[in-house]
Amino acid sequence: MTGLTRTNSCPPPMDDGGAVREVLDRISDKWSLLVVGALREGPLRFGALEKTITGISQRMLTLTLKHLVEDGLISRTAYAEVPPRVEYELTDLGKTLMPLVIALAEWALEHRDEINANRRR
Amino acid sequence: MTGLTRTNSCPPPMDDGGAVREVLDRISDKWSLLVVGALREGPLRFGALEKTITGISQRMLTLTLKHLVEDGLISRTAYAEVPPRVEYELTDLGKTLMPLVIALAEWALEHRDEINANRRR
DNA sequence: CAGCATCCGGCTTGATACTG
DNA sequence: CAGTATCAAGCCGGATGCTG
Repeated sequence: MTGLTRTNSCPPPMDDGGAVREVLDRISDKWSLLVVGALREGPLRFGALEKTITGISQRMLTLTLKHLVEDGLISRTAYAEVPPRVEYELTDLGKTLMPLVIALAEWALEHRDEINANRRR
Repeated sequence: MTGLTRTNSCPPPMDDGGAVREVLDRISDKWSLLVVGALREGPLRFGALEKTITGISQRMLTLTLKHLVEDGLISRTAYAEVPPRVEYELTDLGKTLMPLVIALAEWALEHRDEINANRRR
């Protein structure tokens, strides 16, 4: 916890048990990255997210959204209209994560055949 | 599940329920990325990994290692010695993932204060 | 040292019902 | 439409103990 075993060298990319873990735990759950990725092109409504992220339950979407809003990665805007409308959008902080999500997605696409082939054995 | 509810719009870089999900599910579990990151500087023994990745249980390390080997991200080499020695090492495929892990770690370090501040409210 | 077997608590999920 | 509340079920991960 006090963590950050001072690795003397120049800023090491990744110290095992410290700050990285702290944040990584938060974004590497099953849905967070998917939600962030879904918002890459702009704000989306609750229902739209539900349709975009195939397989997520209403409950998990609600919870994940809440966590991401708490972390400040996305913002929630409720419009006081007759059919209630709520939009979720990436914050500036959230946007800084986008390149990584994209990169991850591209990596996934690029190597999934290889991975699947490996798994098949 | 039948999934892929034809989103009328044009094919986005990251299709929600498809290949990305498939791979993302595999690497976005609690430990995989940590294990990959731990191997960034070269092969490590089981025990070394256990010490490096603070907090991981033996069971989860075993399982995670097994999965990563199956996926072909790391290789396992057992030396037939008196005290058994087993080393794990990134494969070429695994190495392609490293830059992303590094980037993720750097992002985490860079933004964790902000995230923690947000959460505090 | 490496890693498998077992028990168990918590999170994830799906379904359902209800509110603003 | 956009959630919240609740319950039952399943899977995952954690701790402990045992084996090759």
